[in-house]
Amino acid sequence: MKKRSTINDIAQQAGVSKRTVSRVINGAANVNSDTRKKIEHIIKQEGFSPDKKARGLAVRRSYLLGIIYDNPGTFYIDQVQEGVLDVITEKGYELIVHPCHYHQDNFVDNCLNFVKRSSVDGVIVLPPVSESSGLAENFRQRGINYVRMTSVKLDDPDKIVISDDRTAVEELARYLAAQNHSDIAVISGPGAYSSSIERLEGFCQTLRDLNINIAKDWIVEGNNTYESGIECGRLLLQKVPRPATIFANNDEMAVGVIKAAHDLNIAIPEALSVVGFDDNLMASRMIPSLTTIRRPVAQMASIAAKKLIGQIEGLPIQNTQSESVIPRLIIRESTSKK
Amino acid sequence: MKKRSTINDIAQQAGVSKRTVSRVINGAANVNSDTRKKIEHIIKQEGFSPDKKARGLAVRRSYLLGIIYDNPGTFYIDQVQEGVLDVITEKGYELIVHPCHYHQDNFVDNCLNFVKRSSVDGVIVLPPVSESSGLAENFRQRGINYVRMTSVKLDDPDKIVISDDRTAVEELARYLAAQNHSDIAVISGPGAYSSSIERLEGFCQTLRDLNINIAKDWIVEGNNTYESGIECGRLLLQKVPRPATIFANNDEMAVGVIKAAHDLNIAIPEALSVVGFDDNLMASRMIPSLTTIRRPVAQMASIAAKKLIGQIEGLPIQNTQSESVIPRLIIRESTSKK
DNA sequence: TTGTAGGCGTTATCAT
DNA sequence: ATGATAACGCCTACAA
Repeated sequence: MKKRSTINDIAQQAGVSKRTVSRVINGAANVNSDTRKKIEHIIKQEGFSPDKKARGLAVRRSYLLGIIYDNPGTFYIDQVQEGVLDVITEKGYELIVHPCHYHQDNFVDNCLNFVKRSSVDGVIVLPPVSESSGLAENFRQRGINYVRMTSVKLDDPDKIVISDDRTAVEELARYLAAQNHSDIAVISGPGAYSSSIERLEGFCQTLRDLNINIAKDWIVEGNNTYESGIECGRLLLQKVPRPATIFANNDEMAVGVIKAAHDLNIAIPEALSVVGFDDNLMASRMIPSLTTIRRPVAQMASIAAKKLIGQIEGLPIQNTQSESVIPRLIIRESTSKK
Repeated sequence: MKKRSTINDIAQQAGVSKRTVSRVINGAANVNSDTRKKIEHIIKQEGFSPDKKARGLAVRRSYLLGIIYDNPGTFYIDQVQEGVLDVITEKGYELIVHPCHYHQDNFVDNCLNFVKRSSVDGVIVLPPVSESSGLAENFRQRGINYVRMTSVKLDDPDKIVISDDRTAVEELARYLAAQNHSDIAVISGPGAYSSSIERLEGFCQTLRDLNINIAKDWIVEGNNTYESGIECGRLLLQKVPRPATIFANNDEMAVGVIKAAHDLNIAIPEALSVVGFDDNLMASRMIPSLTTIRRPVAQMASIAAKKLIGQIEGLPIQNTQSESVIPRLIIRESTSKK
């Protein structure tokens, strides 16, 4: 492996001190434009780029960012990665992944340990891990930079990226009402998640406003897994009378509902409409394909990355990005139409 | 953020030189066992761990590993990550991800650039990117450590982890024959991929040996996407006579075939059996659920990680791990039984 | 068994 | 506008 050239090589070739080269690299103002050009030329010619370890050592930074997420539940992790990488690569950062298990009791320590070990400059926390106020509190106390992706404003504006799930489900509720859906049931997510609450309340409230009421026992709580979707679906569909429409808190469960309906010989969408949330990779490929709501995950990730770098580099907090992102309703075959 | 303690702090507290602390950290032999214990105690007490940047700077290593993969097609990326992390974390390495676009013409440069930028100590290359001999050749020339995950032995044993797809599809062929399947068609993957070739040839050859022949025009080539599966499926199913069983090169396409059959009102598995490859997240959730072949991806990833670290640290090449891994047939509802 | 001195590639301090 | 010189935290000759 041909030895990489260093700042010293560049300095020598340019006949200047390395301090001057450093100035050029970092875009300092006080450099003669001729020497600057000369140095820039040599840098390009040599294909030189500053060593991150050395630079990091000097400025006490690693130029590494982490994403923390719970592995099994995560369908959209590569979209997130892409969104983050888009932003950070050009700023000289690299991305380290940390899958973890949200429901293990040592999970906070596990994450803290990760941050220490890897010496990342900051982390982006994805849902549902982002719901953990314990983790966030620990980060805050230790002065660890972080940004959370969630559904409600449960932290400082510069530490959070919000998808406005409530507005999204309101749109869904209005759509269903307009299509004459009435016997509607809901499979909610874990009650501890704010996203579950947002989606459930936003949905029910809007329907109420439209004079459609949901019976208490037509609202059941699942845990966002496929299996749980099957179980809750079966439960709802065996009631007499039974719902004609089921809104599940995520696609995983919605697919479970489809399975349950199939087992009970209930035709979709003729006898039952099903709606999910996420637009994961299965949604469009199921038969029937799934009506659902898509969060612009990559976009959220990009925003999160920008905010995080802002924190790290101590930039003035820009409120430009602070509006929340609104998920979009995607109508497919699993819902009947007027 | 409380200042992290350094090797100097430890040395001072222990009343020794930092050279001695360094010896303890790196497990050198020549240290008085009393001083060692003392130092180890202080290290633990302080929660000290050596700074990777500084160490890396001294040893010319970053303690970062990369995985290179093609984003859209990758369903199993988190399994890979888990397998890799299991191995590397305890050895002090961290994982950086690099999604790329295999079919962009600058992709080799893109990857080389990634390696340079991030200064990873080595990379693991996932299929189908791992098929690129151009990329591997470039790595080799530049002395960049790498390990490829593929289906055939197309590189040095220490640079490759093989899943024996051929053996797996042989098992499939024998199973289908035993279940009296006969009118069998194949949707192969891109002809340029060795995995496609292995699966196609292994499958057809075994069937031939069992006196089941596949007509030339019942073998079509897809590109491993869902859309391509629909297209090829439709093509095959509109032939007269039409196949009663279709083996697709991956689950994505198999799901496409199911869609095509559904559109043509062909019942699965009564009138058509479908088999995929991968056991991706959809396979078990489709209706009907998909008979398929599962590569032990996490296990392969672990092996790859071990080999990579072996290269980096110049360990003697261990042949213990060199046997290939055999994917397993998983029988579900999409295939009819005797 | 232990310590001293110097270097890894970069940025920061303080002169000039 | 530029340059010596000293960090940054660790490791490795070489000595003692």
